[in-house]
Amino acid sequence: METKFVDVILPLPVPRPYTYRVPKDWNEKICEGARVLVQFGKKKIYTAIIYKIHHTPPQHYRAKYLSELVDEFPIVQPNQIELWRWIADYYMCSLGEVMAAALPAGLKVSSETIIMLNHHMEIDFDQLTDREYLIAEALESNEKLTMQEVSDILQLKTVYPIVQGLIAKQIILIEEVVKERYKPKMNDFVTLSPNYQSEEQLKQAFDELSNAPKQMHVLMKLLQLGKTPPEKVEAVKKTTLQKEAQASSAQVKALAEKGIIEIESLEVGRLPSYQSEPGEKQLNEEQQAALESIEAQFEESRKPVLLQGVTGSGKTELYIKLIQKTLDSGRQALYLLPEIALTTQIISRLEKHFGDQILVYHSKFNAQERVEIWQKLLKTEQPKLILGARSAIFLPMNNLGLTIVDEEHEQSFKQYDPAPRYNARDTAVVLSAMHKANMLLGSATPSIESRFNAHSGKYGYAFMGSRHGSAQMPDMEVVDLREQYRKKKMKTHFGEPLYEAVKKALSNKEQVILFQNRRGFSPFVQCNTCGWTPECKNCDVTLTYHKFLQKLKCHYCGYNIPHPKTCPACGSPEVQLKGFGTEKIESDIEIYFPEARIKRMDLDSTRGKNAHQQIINELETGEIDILVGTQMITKGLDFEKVSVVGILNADLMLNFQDFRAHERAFQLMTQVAGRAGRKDRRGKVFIQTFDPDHPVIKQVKKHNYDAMYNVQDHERLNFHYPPYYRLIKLTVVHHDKDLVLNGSNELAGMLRRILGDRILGPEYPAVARIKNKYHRQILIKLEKQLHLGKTKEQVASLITDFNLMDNFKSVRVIVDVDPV
DNA sequence: AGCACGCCGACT
DNA sequence: GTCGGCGTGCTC
Repeated sequence: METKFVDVILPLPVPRPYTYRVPKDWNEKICEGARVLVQFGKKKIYTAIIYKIHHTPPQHYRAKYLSELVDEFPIVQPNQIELWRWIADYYMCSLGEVMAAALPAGLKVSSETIIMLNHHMEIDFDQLTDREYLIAEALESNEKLTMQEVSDILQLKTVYPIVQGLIAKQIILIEEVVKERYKPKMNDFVTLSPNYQSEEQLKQAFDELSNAPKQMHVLMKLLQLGKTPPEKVEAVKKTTLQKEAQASSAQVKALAEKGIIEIESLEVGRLPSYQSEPGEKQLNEEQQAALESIEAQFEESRKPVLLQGVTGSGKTELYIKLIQKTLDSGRQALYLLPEIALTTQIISRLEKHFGDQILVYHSKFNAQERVEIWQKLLKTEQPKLILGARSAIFLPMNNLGLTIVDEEHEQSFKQYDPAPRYNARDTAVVLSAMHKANMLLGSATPSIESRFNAHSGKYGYAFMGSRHGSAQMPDMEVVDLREQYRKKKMKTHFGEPLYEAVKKALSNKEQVILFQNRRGFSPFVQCNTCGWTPECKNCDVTLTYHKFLQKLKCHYCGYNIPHPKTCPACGSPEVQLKGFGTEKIESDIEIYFPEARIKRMDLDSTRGKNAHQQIINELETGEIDILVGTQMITKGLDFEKVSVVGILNADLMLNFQDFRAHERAFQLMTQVAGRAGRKDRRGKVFIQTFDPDHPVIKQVKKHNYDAMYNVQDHERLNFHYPPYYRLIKLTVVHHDKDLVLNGSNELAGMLRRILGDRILGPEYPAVARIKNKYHRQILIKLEKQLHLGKTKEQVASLITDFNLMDNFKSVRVIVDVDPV
């Protein structure tokens, strides 16, 4: 029999698959897409995916043998590998990086080096050096230590020589252990033993138990809980039985020893189950028309369709109809949302319709739960609705019939760090095409790119312009902050109109949402005498003040110092808090509205597992009067009682030096405004700005998306930006400033030689130093007609050449295709 | 990514 | 002088 070889994908940033030799015994069992364990390097063991099986022995080296077969069937399907391949090519990264992102952690175990005491040796502590002694001592109390722990104990980076010394002295043993793999969750279940199934036998059992009333009670509970006695009693969870019968484990065990019942350990799922509540919602005329139009467009071509529906127009109900039809036709549906929009509000709405057909997948699930979702999808033929964030595109799908990307304009569909720097929305378009599935993109404020695609005919299009029921679009009022300041009407962050409206809303027992874009306006500290401001020692940013921690902290690296009492530069005691973030606003509001119950929603206040959800619940049940938040509040929140929304400072969003700044500002403000008012009550939105004549402010005020789009469309065309041009952003990174400067200049020069004035920069980004590493960016603008694949190959080989140059070997170049 | 090899500065 | 830091190359 011919020897088999396999090319495997390793979950590492290595450029290509590696070849291993298949032990003969496994020739029949091996299959593409299955996991294997392989030794890679001197000792490390990794989970790899079999990419190709072949018979070609490598020419220049001896292939290692595979170490272990993990699966005998593909755990990654051919269609998934095909998608991985596309992502690697398009986003210019390796298959290994895609694998690392795609597979849940529980499916890709790797080994770890641990050391332990050699118990066959008496330790002669006198023989040991200080460091060796420290390790030996640590091993007396801990059975095992990882290399990282050894490094921590010794406060030393290079620990390997010391460990080697201890091995030589035969004091310790070293072992490479594979970290624990996914374990199914097991529960004990109780059933009636086969010998006691008939009525007669049961009667006998009860007789036997006449002296053991508690056990008899347990048996009766079992029959009762197991529903259909005596012919067939279903298994009952042991802990449930004990609780119901108020019995101890020993009493149940006694019954088992008598042979009346049997206890067995069964695998149970960790995934939550969902209950459906049947009931059809009738679509209104506009929704019905949009639905029919979308379906007709699906029918006609395989093009993705963009659904633009204003906030409150009822996109979700339309999605539900489409999903239902997909499931009815026996196919799966994938519903992608930004992470923060995946609240129970949306989940429970879908749950009502689809019950346990839903599978939810997002970052709050732990490794074990994610493995279960993956495996469930691998096994199941049943139609399913998969609801998830960005990474749900990687789940195994057999029979995808419909993909919905909701809030398609959200930037968070793009992953920036680490690679693969993929956009889940765009990848979903490709995924759907591979599956010949229908594709719907939904948003109240579509991205310029998607709206452009709809205009140009690449995408289909449907529109819903009115809010649900009798609800009206919110009433928008622009508050001129210049005037408010001039007339001395400002109450910290509130101009008079907003202040009065909040007061009125509170007296009417209505809720208020206040929006403050944190970026660029976080609280910081400044000396009133000399102007000194504390900066991060690792990054080029000022430190921001955290009231809760009473500290100044860096948002990039976490570096923090206590709040200085005096200025270290001039000694002045007048070190003051400047600017305001959501935290500061929250405490300021308390002064004006002492009665109001105020909550804050931002990255800091939602760190815990359920913190975000809890705030939403409190808002829902009316336990919060005023919610202050960052962009987070724009998503997944629909509340009846919110009557006033305040955008505290709109200018912050408009002043970014980014070609998308105006698009984003429009989207953000429109989305926040959409939180105001529902049903019969018209909401009121206040936009506070120093620049009330700004075109974007006017567009938001008039709910005029088209005006915004037309202006942007012109600008993008004139200044060579997407959707007319494609962008690739290169970031040159190194801790030596000069090397970054010279390297980026050199690289830009090399690129110019082949791409001419399509190259922009290099330039320092807004934050030029992060974690002590300097950054410089080069932007490549490619016209649509240019062959993208070829150009990317050219760019990639140029970067390879660049990294081969003696000066620039250690300079890292990050490639970001379609940056956002 | 993780690890080994090898060069070079700051300590015994 | 050596120890330990860190840059560099390689892993089938």
